[in-house]
Amino acid sequence: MLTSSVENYLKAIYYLQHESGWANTSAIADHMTVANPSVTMMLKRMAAMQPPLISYTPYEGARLTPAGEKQALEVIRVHRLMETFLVRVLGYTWDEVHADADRLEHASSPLLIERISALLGDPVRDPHGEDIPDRNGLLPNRSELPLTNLIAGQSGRITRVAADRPEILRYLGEIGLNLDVTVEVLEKAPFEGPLTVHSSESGSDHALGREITNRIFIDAAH
Amino acid sequence: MLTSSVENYLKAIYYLQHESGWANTSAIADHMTVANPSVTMMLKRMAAMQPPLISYTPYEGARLTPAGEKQALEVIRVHRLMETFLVRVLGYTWDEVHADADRLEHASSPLLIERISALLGDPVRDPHGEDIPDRNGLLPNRSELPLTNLIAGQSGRITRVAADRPEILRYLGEIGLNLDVTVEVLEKAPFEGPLTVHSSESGSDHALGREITNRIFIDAAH
DNA sequence: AACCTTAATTAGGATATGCTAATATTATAC
DNA sequence: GTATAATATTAGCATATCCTAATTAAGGTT
Ligand SMILES: [Mn+2]
Ligand SMILES: [Mn+2]
Ligand SMILES: [Mn+2]
Ligand SMILES: [Mn+2]
Repeated sequence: MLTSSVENYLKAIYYLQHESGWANTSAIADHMTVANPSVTMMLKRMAAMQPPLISYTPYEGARLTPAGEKQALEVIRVHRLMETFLVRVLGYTWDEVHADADRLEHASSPLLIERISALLGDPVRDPHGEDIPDRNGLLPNRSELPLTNLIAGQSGRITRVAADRPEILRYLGEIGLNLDVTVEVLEKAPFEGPLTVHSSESGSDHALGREITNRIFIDAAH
Repeated sequence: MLTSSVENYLKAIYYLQHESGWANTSAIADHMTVANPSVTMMLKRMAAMQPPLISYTPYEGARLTPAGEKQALEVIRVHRLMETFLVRVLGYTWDEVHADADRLEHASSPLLIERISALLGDPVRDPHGEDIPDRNGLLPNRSELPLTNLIAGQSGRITRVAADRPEILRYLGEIGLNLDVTVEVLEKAPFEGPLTVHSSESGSDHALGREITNRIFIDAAH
């Protein structure tokens, strides 16, 4: 069985790889709040495991092997199931779930995972709209685009919020930008300026910087 | 925060201390399936912590300090809440809960604990009839006696089953010896022989060795 | 009192994971 | 194309936890 630490590295590498195709040392170190040499060491170990979880090229970075990707998706599945459980069964808000899910994801047996999934009706999205890999690690394809890409006058349904900082999630919730809410872009300031959006849920308008609108995703099937 | 390992030692020491007043090195080693020198090392560390979790006398053993007992009761509280959750919410049987609870007990935040407890209605007993310490680590007093102590003709309600091996729990469940079931002692063989008992639940009779009847507890308020 | 048995500790190592400081490599900038 | 900045690796160390083998202490026996 993999240690918690290895599982956390797998997740970090998975995310980085899906952003930019590669996971380099400093990006992993950043993501995990760990020093660079710790990452180098761990990458070597993970590449030396039987079977290897990553392929590692010094000075370039790491990529998941099929075995590594399978394990990563399993951890991500458990993480997202746990988040969903915490919100739906224990009444957490979407900004409260991350730290607890990050520990629970390493403490689950196959039985626990199955039972949690069944209890929730085999959910396909977590509280942030992230896809939950199925038992076999499969993810659905979906079409969405960042809120930033809408032009003034366009509207759409929020399908996912990729903001990692809890404060941002709490703020968005407070102003009525939750999953499945329809938003309309009223104004889009030039020079990478803020977007003014209207929430159908709260009925109020808010100006949001692109740091945030880049992380709010809208159903592309307009 | 304490490591999982330290939390497991705390539990082991708590149980041994409540059986015999002391927790000596080999007993702890046995209980934890760990070698003796590992225990000696850990006891030294736990006694050196700030505040100390145990008092440790070389060649004699360990005892929990008040701080250590508080922490131990907290871990036990979480363990038993998790067991209760696994049975009541996820449909585990009482013989399936232990290993999972043993991992989950180390992965819980104060919020998680409160929410789980609230979801279950602040339960006071776990699926084996063990008392769940309350938020402040307080345990109720209760009066019970081992099934072994009943004489032929006497009957009583099962309040607790302290069998640790899952196979025993599964067996007892199968023959209808569950919590709150009323049992009658039909026969008690001499020379530490078996007890023949009748279960009101299954309506059937069974001969049980004293290894087992010593671990089944009966409400003493006959 | 010397002896033996059992239990516990000490010695010496191993593994997993992290850190800082020093060094090497790669990429960028003139 | 060399100098510089940025990244990454190596070296050297630390902590937590476990192990086996060797030694020591405690307690009971003759
Ligand atoms: Mn994690
Ligand atoms: Mn999520
Ligand atoms: Mn445990
Ligand atoms: Mn129990």
